[in-house]
Amino acid sequence: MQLYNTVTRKKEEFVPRDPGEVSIYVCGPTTYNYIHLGNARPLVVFDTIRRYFAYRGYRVKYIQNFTDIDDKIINRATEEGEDPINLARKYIEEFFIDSDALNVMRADVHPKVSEHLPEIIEMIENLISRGHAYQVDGDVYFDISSYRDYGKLSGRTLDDMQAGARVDVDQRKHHPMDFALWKAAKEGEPAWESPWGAGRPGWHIECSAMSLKYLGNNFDIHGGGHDLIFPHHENEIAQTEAATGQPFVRYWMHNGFITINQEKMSKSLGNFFLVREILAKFPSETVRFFLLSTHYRSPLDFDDEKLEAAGKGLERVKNCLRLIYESEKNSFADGGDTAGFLSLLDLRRREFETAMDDDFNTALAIGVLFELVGDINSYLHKAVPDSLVSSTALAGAVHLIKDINSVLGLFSLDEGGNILLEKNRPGGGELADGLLELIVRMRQDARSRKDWATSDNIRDGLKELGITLEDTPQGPRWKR
RNA sequence: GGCGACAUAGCCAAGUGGUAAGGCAGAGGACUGCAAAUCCUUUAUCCCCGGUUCAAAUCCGGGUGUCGCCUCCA
Repeated sequence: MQLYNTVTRKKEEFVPRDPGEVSIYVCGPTTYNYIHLGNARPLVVFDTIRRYFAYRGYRVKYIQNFTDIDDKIINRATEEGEDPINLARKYIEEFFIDSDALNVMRADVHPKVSEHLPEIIEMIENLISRGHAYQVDGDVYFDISSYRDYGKLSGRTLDDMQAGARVDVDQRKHHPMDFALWKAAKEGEPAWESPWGAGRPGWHIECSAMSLKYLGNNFDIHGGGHDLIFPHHENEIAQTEAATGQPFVRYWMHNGFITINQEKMSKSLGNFFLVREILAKFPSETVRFFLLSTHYRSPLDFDDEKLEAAGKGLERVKNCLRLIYESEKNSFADGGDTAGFLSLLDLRRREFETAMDDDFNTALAIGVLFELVGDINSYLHKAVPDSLVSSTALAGAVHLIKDINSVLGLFSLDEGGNILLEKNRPGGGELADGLLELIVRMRQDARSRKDWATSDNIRDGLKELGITLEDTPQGPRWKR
């Protein structure tokens, strides 16, 4: 497997720290609001990466943190007159509602900053004792000049950064780019006791402390959004390698940004979309499909038309599955060109793996999925009328689609492990289904009388209720 | 000002040296009572200029444009 490493700016062969195992840490959200589309991309992207490692037979250890102590949370809590930790807890619950909807698997551990103060404080003490950090009043800063490789991730030098400094420099710092490891508490803020007085951790130290705790030194993959490269991940590297004297992470991966109507998503532009707002308008599998239809490192522009187009594309995949399920009833142990079809399935599987092996090229992988759909459809197109559908062929097709789905995570499965096609669609239930069957039968009567007015009327009426009726040589079929 | 990314058909999007995957939309045909679904066929020389090469969307130089980071941000 090849993956693009932000540090080297090249694709590299993936070699895990421990054979057969992958350790992944992905920066999670600051929980002061419902998650937005920009949060959803890394969620879905790294979930897919994790799933592919599992598909490849790796044991995966996946950690995603919550930043539940932060200025933004404190500000928000102050506005709402609520306790910051409670506010954060609430949005952590909301986070899971959205991420579950997007079919994102839970991490093995979701560590919170508020529950890792001892680890954080210990790490800061370690940095101070090694001469990499210094205390000023109640604050502790990392001494950037003490770490020679500073800038290796983002590809900048200290000189570059000083030249471009746009922030007022705190005169107490040794170097303008020194960053806070510990912040002295201000009046009314949540605070924890520390050797430097009451305060709270700086933003970057949490990820270092928590990733080391759960994954150890030199773990495999650290991921996050492109914007975290600098300063967040740069600082993580500096403080961690300064503290441990060992390499921190083997591969750094960063997903590209989402834009809305070609503009950066931002509150001031009023184009800030929450995941649940989008899920109110589009099925979650469409959203996930859309997020994976572009390579994870490329920018991705969002608008309603693009999501609608994605939804129509996905419908093609679902139709194919419907055709398979429908044909299973009339399949035979063998028939037609089963061998030829099975070798085609093998080819598609190899293509899928090749695509994913190449830096998780989900866009290409989805292309392969569509090729597969075309293969299956055209097989059925020929085999169904001649009653030559092979159950072996169908089983192989379903197996492959399920395997691909286990990686892309587009469709949920029911209790029996079958792909759910009607998820999120209202109007199920025994009574409704029974009525529908009745109506369809009555329409068939009308059709046999060539009463086209009645039959078309029924079809149009059902369409308005969100039920599509299709007449086939094998009889009518309906779908929600 | 510093650092970096990208520019492929109407739209979305793969493709890093050998004459452009796939999806949406469109066109023609098959099937259908009509549709739908499905099948078959069809729609691009890859921002511009110059260079390297037998050969470039793919490498190099220049230009234009778009975007991101440098401050909280996925």
